Amino acid sequence: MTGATTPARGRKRSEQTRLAILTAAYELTTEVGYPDLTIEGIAARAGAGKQTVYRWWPTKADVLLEALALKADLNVSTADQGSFDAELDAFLRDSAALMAFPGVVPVLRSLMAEAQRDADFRRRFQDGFLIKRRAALETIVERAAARGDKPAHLTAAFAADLVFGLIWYRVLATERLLGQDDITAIRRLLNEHPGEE
Amino acid sequence: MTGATTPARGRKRSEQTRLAILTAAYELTTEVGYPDLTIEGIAARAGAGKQTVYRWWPTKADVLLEALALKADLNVSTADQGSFDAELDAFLRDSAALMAFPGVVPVLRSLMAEAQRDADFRRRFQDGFLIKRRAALETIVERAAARGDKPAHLTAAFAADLVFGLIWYRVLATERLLGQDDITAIRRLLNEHPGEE
DNA sequence: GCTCATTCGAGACGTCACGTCTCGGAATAA
DNA sequence: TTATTCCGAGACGTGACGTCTCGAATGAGC
Repeated sequence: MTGATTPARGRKRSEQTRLAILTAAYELTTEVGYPDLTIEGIAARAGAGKQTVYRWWPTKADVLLEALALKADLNVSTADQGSFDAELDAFLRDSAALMAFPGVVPVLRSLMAEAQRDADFRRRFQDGFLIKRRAALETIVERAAARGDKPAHLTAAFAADLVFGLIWYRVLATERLLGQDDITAIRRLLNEHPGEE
Repeated sequence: MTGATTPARGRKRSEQTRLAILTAAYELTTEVGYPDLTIEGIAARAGAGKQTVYRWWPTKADVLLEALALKADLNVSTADQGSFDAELDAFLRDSAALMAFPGVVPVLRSLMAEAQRDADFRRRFQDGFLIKRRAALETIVERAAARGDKPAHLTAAFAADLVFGLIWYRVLATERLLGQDDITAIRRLLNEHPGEE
């Protein structure tokens, strides 16, 4: 229950090697694709030993999950902007911007795919990525509810399922990414009867 | 360009073996999980040779895709029921019923995961499954549009993205499947301002 | 400065499924 | 009958897996 579990003896973990491994994994994924990404390949490219990778990450997907946080800006805007619509718009723009980062879409696809195969990684992916994004959007919806600025019958959980569902379905099952017209359509749908234009 | 490409000589393909392979693949997936599903294992369980499997299916995912069509009812209702809401309701109920088939959810997850890793299979999965479901829902929306029974600004493509996005996101990223309350919420959202109750 | 725990790069090791290939036999149309 | 195709069975080389071992480097406690 104490914060300091280990007195910390011996040689310390090399931050330089850690970054080299994460960078190697991210770059290799874009070059050869996730299926041909191997722990051995990551270690070789990073100039590290296999055991060094296995010591800190259980699977190649975990390496990539951490690399994603390093290579792309995962922050999402949740600042109070006065209206539900404005905050929703900012959230959707942030999400679209994330997808525009080079290499992010293939990595996200690979991580979601791996989460279907490995139940343990699934939980880590949930905790380390999915629920953080969900929390941001749910914050926005709940603030709108407190403000009286939200459609009736729209729960935060359902709104999150809808928005993330659309984003992920586009990534996983189509070639079309989130565009300005999609953002417009979502805002129109989720706001109380928009009254046309 | 002709329909009959081959004069058909020699021994004919064994339908019995085909069914044994599909059944073995489906059952093995529920027993050991997709990652531990192997072509060798499928052939062994089916009492077939490896080459027999490789001759007819390029990957284990293709075997499973065909097995799904054999083991579950993939039909969706698109019959004209007079109103958009009634047809949407029927569609959603059919979709929920499909997920309730034993073993279907794990198989769907595996297929979508494989589609992220293998671009060729991705296309076959699109053509053999995804676009058929999309077409059914788009038919419903377009009929509603012709009927004047559809919310303005709601295109068939966007409606399909929303509905399938929700369904797939639930399957892939959460543990919650589509329930009656979800069906109600979608109907309320997609119909022209429901006017509360 | 000495000790000892820990991480480091490097690579050997047995295991397992991959996808290809070969074999002899069975089925079927010409 | 003959040519062709599919069948079950399994051998084969390949490559990544995850574990293990090694000697060197590092760094905190004494």
